[in-house]
Amino acid sequence: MVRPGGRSARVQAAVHTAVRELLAETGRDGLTVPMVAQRAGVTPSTVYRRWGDLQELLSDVAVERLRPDTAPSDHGDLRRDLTAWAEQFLDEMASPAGRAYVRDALLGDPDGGNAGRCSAYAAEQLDTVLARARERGQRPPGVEEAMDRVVAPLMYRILFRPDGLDAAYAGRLVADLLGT
Amino acid sequence: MVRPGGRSARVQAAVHTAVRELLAETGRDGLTVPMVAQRAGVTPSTVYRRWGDLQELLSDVAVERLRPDTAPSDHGDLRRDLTAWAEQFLDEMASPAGRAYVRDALLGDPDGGNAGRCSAYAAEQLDTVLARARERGQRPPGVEEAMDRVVAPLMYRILFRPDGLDAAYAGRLVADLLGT
DNA sequence: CGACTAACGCAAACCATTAGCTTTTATGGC
DNA sequence: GCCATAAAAGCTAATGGTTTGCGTTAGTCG
Repeated sequence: MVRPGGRSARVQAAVHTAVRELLAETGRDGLTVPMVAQRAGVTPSTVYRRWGDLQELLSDVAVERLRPDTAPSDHGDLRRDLTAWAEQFLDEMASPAGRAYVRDALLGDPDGGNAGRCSAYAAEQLDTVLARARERGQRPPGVEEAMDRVVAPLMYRILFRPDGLDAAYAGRLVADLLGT
Repeated sequence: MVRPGGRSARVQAAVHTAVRELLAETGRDGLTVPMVAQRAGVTPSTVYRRWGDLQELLSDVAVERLRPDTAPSDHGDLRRDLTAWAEQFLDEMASPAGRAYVRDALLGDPDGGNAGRCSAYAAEQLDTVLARARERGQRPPGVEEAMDRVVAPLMYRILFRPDGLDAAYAGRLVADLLGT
């Protein structure tokens, strides 16, 4: 039986905000579970029992942080919509903080559930943009194709080759996807 | 000053083989630095001082493991070369063991050096295949394009969406890259 | 051959982690 | 509205991974 309400929810919220505050204040080096627990007004054993590990806790917080809080902006045109979204995506993910969040999300994720969630967020955003284009009577590419040709290259470079990433590159990916 | 020869090299080799043996025997769960140190005939403090962390040590070993030990096979045709290479890449990386290595390589990698090395391995392999095609008088795509359209989608799915990955998908990526 | 110093061994101290048990408090039935 | 139940948190002690300081070994260079 699961207990989503009451004390459990309060503890979860307190721990999450404690992690975010400590990440912002002192950074990630030297961050420990007892530290988080004290800030959250909770005993360390509680954190260990619910999350099992500092990495899993960080992964949870990271996924929450990587969830887009707003629908992609509408510029009235598929290419502009996609370009704007890709540039914003790159901005958020390629910053040092963003890369740390992405890595954390991948890291403490035994079953791959959090990683899948991150991917689903991006797919959802893309789907919104593409559906918009279809409503305008256009024939945009499918979500899978957009994931392969825009999101995947961006994420690959963010993780493996963080040099030479800029808005122009994101724009080229979109242009290549849509055809010249 | 760095001291690549003599005792240091012996210690490095002993620790690396100890890690590989223990990974093969008991798996990764419950693997600890003292365990590795004992197997390697070394004190734990030595490992901590040189690698700083179990994750960084695992990252080092993983990168060494992910380095291709042979040039891509030559089938006399660009499309067949690329397809075969992509399928082999997927085979190695998408297996549970392969995914674990990739994650380890990304994980304990503060400066991104190990991740960059992994990417360079793939680029090198691709470059060999593409150069071969040029020597045959063909006009193959550039390495960057091949990375974006084959390696990146494969790796993205390996990390974020491990379902529905098979040789056919790798073949489609190559076909899309080369044009129908 | 001898001085220098990076790297290792050793051992003690520290602290994150785990485990067993008790207490609190959502939750559902009467 | 009240009680029974059990999930989740608090508490404490014990384990063992991690850090640290210091003495020793052994590459490296003059």
